[in-house]
Amino acid sequence: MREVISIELPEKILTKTGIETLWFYTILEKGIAVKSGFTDGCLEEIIESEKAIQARKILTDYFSGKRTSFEEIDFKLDLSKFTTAILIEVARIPYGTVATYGEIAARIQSRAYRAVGQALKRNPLPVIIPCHRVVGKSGIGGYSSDLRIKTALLDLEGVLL
DNA sequence: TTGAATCACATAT
DNA sequence: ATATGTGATTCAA
Repeated sequence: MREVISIELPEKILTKTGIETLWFYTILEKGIAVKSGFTDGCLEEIIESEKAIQARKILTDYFSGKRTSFEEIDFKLDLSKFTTAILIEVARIPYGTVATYGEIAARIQSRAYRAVGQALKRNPLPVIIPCHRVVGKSGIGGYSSDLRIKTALLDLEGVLL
């Protein structure tokens, strides 16, 4: 069963982004998150399982600053070994903290810091896998959705660069 | 600031 | 199958 969750971001975050309306969506298959992202319009929702209802609450709470972890949301990755390893590592970065591209590479015993950025670009689960917590050694780095969103998420988590 | 290093991937041949 | 180009980088002149 495929379910779709769609959440309109609260005013608080939108103000920081300067974007007028922004929705975050997540797609679950059998209660497991397989895809997420941002859109400028609401997606038609299909929510039936307990897991999806729970995920919806967790994400809504996160965006309003009431929740700091996504432990309960299971996810599945279907990517290369390297990319998967990087994303798993990124999923471990605690709320409100950041790591650099170089540090993430090192945690995988690799020096492919530039390839880390490539792996993050392929992240199918933004927010749930918090690639916004990976920044450059000097400077914020990039964000494939929209850099303003990365800034807003870090701001929400109270991170100062 | 510039240039070299570094490596997974996508794309082209 | 092999070659080339491209980064959401980093470090040292």
